[in-house]
Amino acid sequence: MSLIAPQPRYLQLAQTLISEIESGRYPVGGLMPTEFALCEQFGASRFTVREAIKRLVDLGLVSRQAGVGTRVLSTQPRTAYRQVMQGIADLQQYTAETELEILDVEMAPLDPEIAALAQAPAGQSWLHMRGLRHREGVAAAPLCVTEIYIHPAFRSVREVGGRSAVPVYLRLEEQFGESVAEVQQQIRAVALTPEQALRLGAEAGAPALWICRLYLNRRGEVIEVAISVHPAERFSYSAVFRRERAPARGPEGSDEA
Amino acid sequence: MSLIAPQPRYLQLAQTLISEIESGRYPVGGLMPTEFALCEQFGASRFTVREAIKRLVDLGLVSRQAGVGTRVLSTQPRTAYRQVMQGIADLQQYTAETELEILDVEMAPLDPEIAALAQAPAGQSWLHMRGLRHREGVAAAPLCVTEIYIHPAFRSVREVGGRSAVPVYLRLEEQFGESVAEVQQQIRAVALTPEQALRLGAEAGAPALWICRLYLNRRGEVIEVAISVHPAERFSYSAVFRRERAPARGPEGSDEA
DNA sequence: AAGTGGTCTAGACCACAGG
DNA sequence: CTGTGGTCTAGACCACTTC
Repeated sequence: MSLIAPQPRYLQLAQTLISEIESGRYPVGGLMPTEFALCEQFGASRFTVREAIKRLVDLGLVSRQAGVGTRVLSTQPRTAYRQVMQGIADLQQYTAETELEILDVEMAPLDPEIAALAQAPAGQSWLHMRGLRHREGVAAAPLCVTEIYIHPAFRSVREVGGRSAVPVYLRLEEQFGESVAEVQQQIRAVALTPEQALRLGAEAGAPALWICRLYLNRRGEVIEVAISVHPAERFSYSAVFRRERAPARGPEGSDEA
Repeated sequence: MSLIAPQPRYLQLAQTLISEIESGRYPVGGLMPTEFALCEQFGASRFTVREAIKRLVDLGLVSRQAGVGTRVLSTQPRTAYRQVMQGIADLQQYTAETELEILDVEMAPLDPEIAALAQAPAGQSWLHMRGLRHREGVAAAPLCVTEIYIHPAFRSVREVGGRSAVPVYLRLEEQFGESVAEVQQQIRAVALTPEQALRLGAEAGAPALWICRLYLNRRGEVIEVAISVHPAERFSYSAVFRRERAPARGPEGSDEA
């Protein structure tokens, strides 16, 4: 038919449906035509129609339910920007090249402030660890001070003394089979307390990044709280977000080079 | 067959293949059996086999290429955590409830520091805007000071004076059709300069969050640089990351409530 | 009972990569 | 040229929702 764009029919069909949704032809909250109806309208097989609708689902334009139909969720494809990230490790941004030196470990009642963060009853005893993070073996000034609180259910976690490059949440996954389903991260600016300044070899009152991560299990319970305080000049937090398109199926972008 | 888990065959098949990849039966970098071979092995149709392999692709375990085959990429499914985010707006985390008050706009040569950030020649003239961000109409102390630099190609951008709740990058998309393909964000801790402290009604030297966002177009060129400085107690940056599983097809999590 | 989407079969033709 | 994965058809049965 055309020399320029011999796109698969299901993509053409998807584009048509997207346009019609944007134009308001199918009101938000209402039902799209059934698969059978679309097969007739477009003279295509059910397979082709379903492949097309799959694209609409990926774009967040519609939702489907057996026995009901295809419901329009939005008139605009959600512009999904996606953080470029391989895993939790990218949150730390340096796990591989740094080590956590644990200074002390003890069971201790939670401060009210930490209890609030952990959504736990104040005064409940959690495993509390204090440490310093260093660049791989280097004896220079540490990158940050770290406080880690671990839910009492996992207080028997092993191998947490000394220096290690393995993050604590991974230990929990290994030893208890408790997998992390969600991480909540908060970043603030704070001034270094005299105690922190002493440990870091920095100046009290100097600006620092305060990073708190809550690790939640599948049931939404906090199993670990980790708080790091980085002097301003020793760390900055970076993230990259890319626009997410419908996953390129055809031979397009090569992910090789 | 079984009362407990009548999973679709393509899911069972996918699970089998995942196990075999993890066990090392198909070495990383090598080719999986062809679709036809799998159809014979499992006594399933090509459709079922392809649905199963689709899951492997989603998990990042294999890549496929017509004319070549299905290549094993990794022995472990990449644990993808995904930031919960609707769009760029979530980066600002408050666009809807706040307004940017522009104090002045001028063309000016870039500082060397900004030029480095923008990956632009030092001294090149960009459109430079200074402003304060307020809570919706409230006259209280501003949330932050903001400096925005816009690539000279878009210096004719309109309606940037006064107060507005519309982010500048959206103006660029509307007026020039230049869509933002990537956002790079960096967060640091800084001490407020006397000038910033004056504008913010805060104390000089107090800790603050320094947030810099680079907006890039499709070609990877920086089209806007936005730097915000938030006094510590007026803002914190939050993000949530969820473990990404193979997209639930069946009637599982309801996204309604 | 009727209709929906979810799963599955058994074919087919194509563009592309490789020998 | 053969074989790969990508696309597509015309059927089918099922679980589920709705009436």
